[in-house]
Amino acid sequence: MDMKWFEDMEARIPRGEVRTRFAPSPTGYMHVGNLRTALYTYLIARKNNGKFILRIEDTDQGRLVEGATDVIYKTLADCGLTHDEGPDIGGPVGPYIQTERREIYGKYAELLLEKGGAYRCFCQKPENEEQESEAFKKHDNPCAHLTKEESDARAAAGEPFVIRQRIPHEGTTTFHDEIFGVITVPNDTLDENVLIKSDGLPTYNFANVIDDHLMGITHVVRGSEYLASTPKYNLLYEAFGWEVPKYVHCSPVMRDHHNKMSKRHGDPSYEDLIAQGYLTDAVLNYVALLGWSPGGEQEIYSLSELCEVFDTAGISKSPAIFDIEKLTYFNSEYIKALPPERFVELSEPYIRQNIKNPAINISLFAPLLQPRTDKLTDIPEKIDFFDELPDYGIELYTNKKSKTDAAVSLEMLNKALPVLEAIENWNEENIHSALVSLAETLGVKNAMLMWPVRISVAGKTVTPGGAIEICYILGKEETIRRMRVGIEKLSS
RNA sequence: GGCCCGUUGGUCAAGUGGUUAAGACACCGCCCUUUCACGGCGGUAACAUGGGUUCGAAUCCCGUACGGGUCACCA
Repeated sequence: MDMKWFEDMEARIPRGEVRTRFAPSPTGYMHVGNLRTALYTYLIARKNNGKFILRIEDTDQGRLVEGATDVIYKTLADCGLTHDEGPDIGGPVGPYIQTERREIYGKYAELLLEKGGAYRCFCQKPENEEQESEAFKKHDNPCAHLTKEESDARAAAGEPFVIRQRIPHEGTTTFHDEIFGVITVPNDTLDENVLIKSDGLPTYNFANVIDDHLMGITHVVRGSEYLASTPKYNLLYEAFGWEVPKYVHCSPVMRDHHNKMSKRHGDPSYEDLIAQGYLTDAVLNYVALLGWSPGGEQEIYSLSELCEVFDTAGISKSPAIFDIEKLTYFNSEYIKALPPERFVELSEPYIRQNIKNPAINISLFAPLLQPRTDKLTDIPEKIDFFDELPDYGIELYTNKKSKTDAAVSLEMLNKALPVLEAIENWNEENIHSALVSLAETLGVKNAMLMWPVRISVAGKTVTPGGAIEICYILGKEETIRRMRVGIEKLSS
């Protein structure tokens, strides 16, 4: 065995800095739980002036998805979770793609065989799962008792095998998790899992330990589904004589009390949320607070603020249910806080969906829309009446608060029409003063006049902006035309 | 089923032996108002359960119930 090679590998490991890693398997889909794990992993690194590393775990050849790594790169980049080392940018401990590390795992598996922490298993994979007995997986595997000579000979003869972890028969294994604290499990409940598959590639169980060690990872952040197998990883670290990293196991993000968020159930991924009109920053902020709390009353945090205040101590042990309503709230807050120019940029494509009339100046919509937009996709439906007056019923003219009904509305429209027609310079100020002074002259509340005008020009009860803004955007000619339509409806 | 873990309002959560048990979303009401929103004010609503320990438990211990995870040549 070439011990120099192992020494060289060890020598590459960066020391004395916090190093975390996000290690997704490329499934082509960044679900919300994944994003949160990536965020926490990133935050731990940044908080400690450490390194954030991206590693692709693609050892399952049966589940390769075309273009899947691109989704990962794009999502991390969009979110500002920039990595310091990774497949695309390299680094001191590459390669960062597991299938490119095949020889490394092979050599360490040999080393582990040597140290007695693993053994070759020549048993054939059973046809159906039922056949694999409990005892077989645990401590009564006949291959575990093969002599070194026999094992070597069969392997040399070309007999197919897997390498399994050897677990002590007695005692317990204890590890510490930053979130869950001290966890102790009896060794006899641990399975002797496959470390190297018959195709020569490692399983997660082996690869994660080797890579985390060789990449100098100090904080292992992952989903709590790995909690149960962590004792086995600890045993592996021990067998190699390596230092165990800090563990941060995060509970899942749930869709309801019983199910995790999942693509299968139609739960939105990060990309889906963006397509639904949510802003990246809002999603990130919401997700950060899903299962973690900084402790105070502040809820709005930028990514850089999160880097400052993040602390694993605030991560919750129990699963958190994803609440789209609260995300929507965060989103509306982020939209309201956007610089107006930025909102114009973001909203324009959505405005264009429903405004085809070239006479209408699109930039006028933004200030009306910004304070009342929860998500960008709400925009088209809010302004659908500008291009074409909807066919509406006269019951819309009846409004209790404005004290209007069909008769009052007809009167108001008849009075307002000549006043508006008389306006030379069609702008908000002139429309406003014309209508307000008319109301004064008539001795009625503004609302009694404004309601019918707005209904007649919009054809719906809920509109972004009031009568004045809408009249202005529509232009004088169209405003007058629509009011006449209203008068006609009310007269018949 | 074995092993591990969890349980504060509908949801996210603060809380680490002494609090009138925060806050946010949602919901309801009022105010503002040119509709809807925004904003402001107020309200409904919680420590799963039974035993301990203690002068005193949401906080500590044990049981019960309920829930989650895991038990692959998947990660």
